[in-house]
Amino acid sequence: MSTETPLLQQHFIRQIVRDDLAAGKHSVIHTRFPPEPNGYLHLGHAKSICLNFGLAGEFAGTCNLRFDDTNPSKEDVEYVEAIQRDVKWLGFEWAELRHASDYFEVFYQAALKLIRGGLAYVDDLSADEVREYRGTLTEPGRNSPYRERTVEENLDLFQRMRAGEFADGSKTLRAKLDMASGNINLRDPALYRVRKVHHQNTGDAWPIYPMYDFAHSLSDAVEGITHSLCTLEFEDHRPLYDWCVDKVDLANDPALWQSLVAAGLPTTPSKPRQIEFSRGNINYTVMSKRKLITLVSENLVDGWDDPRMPTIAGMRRRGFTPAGIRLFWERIGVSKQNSTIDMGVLEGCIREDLDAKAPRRLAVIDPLKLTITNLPADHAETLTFANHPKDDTFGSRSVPFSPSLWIEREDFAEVPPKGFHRLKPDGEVRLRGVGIVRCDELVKDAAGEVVELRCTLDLESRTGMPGSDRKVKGTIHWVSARDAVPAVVRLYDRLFDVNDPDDDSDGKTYKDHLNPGSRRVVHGYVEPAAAGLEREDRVQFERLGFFVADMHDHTHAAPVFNRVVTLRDSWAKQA
RNA sequence: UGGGAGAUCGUCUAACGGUAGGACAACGGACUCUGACUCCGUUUAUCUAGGUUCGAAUCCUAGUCUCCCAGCCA
Repeated sequence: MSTETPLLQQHFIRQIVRDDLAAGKHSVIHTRFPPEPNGYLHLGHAKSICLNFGLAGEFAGTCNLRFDDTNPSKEDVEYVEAIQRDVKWLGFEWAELRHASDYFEVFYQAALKLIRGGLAYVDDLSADEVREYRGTLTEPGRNSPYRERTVEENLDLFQRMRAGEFADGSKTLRAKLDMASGNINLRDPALYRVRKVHHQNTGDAWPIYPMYDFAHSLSDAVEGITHSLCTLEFEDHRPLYDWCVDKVDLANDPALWQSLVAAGLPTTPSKPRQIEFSRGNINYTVMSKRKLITLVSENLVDGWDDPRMPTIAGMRRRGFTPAGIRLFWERIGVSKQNSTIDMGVLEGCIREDLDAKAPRRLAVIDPLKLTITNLPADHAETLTFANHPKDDTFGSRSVPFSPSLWIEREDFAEVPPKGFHRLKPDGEVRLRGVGIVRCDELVKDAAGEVVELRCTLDLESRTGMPGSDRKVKGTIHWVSARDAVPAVVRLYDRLFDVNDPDDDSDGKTYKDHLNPGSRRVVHGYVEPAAAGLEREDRVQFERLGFFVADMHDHTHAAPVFNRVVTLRDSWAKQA
């Protein structure tokens, strides 16, 4: 199956890695996945996870999981736990689990080195003043009046920042670059800020915290990362990334990371190369952390793992498979072009994986009674069904059969449309694994609605009999009313009713475009073998779609299923 | 009007001066005790205008459009 060995896209990052290895630039590659623990992981993160861990695995390198926890005011342990769970679930193992905060002492020493080299200075400007001095996109900035402080003064001030002598926001450490640069990131970017906040990993040990550019680049170098993969918006930061790595030069200055050696952390600093790729946007959903958090906190969805959410946790509860998600990102590829991927591609990958891996079961989600009149009412039989139509290793199961059945309401039409292959008055259809029935009689209620079909079963056409090869146009599924187990079935659809919920140019926001029909809960019946499934087991309910036993709510006595995705339906399409 | 990046079938993506290819979707057909799966076939693309060249998606020139950057966020 292509699910096992997806066709590998020869994308540009894979080529760079291959070339670097071939040229002997590296003997092994090291990558990392560096999430900030301030939210749950989503499908977009999965792209980065698949890329970083995937490349490392493919080329026999290693990949670290690193929490980019340099801003304690936004981060939370709930997230660090969820992130680890999600990465593992996706099928990846990190070589080492690190935190940027593990390197705080290294960063501090590195900052002192920059100060000594006249490459950084302590600035007293307020945030507002810094903004003013920075200039605009089209006008250069101006030098801070504190820019020419002496090395001694800067050293003293920065050490006192570290000692906690100054209030939040009163001072920053800035790189001394070029206030006139066309690249605004190079207009003396902040390296450290004062923030007397408790940190989830380091407690109250630090009153100052490093900024992203400084911490991220040095973290990569400390960990010996060879290829630092990130998204397009960091392209402008690359000169700063390289500046930090080069000026600090960890590889030639072991004293800077002595603290790590002492702590027993293996350290071989590298000169990492940052490579940017485009994010993968998906239509009919939102992927920004802010919007996802809002959906959760305002109870617009049922938590982070709501099956409609594009979070890893949500997709897991929905019943999506790790292999399907990995296949999806491999199929999409990696480039630098902005793009929006059709949700249908993801669904197709999930179907492809599940078609091969999900055993089949019978279930009816919109029940209509069908009675077989030419069998005794107390007739009871046990039929044997294959669990998979083309893979014998799935084995078989027993399915109870009786003359009193539930069939799908949409498999009967009193006035059939053209091309209808299912049951109609005086028409014939095959009951899956049973034989051919003819609809003799309709029973209607007072409102005129059909409530029961009375049919005769052609005994010659029973499955296994020579007459079973008689051709009828349609085959429908059923469950024995006497034996079936009532089940709650949740039918999910896209969370938003517009292609691009992020587009608010019409004055409406994503919240105005929530799809009211995105979750329907129905009560149906499943065969006993489906009720007996374990939580998170996935099956195909024949002719309906793929379903998963809900990881929280499902029990054998009261089964609860989530619809993962429907089957492709070329009939529904034309109808 | 500063700096950075990107424009190729409907969508995603390949090409590295030499036949614009693949995947997905769509459409048509075969098969079918799942209108699924599978199989076969078909349609559709180089942002524009010039130039270099025997030959240009690729190189050059000039435009056009899109995205990112003015956090003490990442």
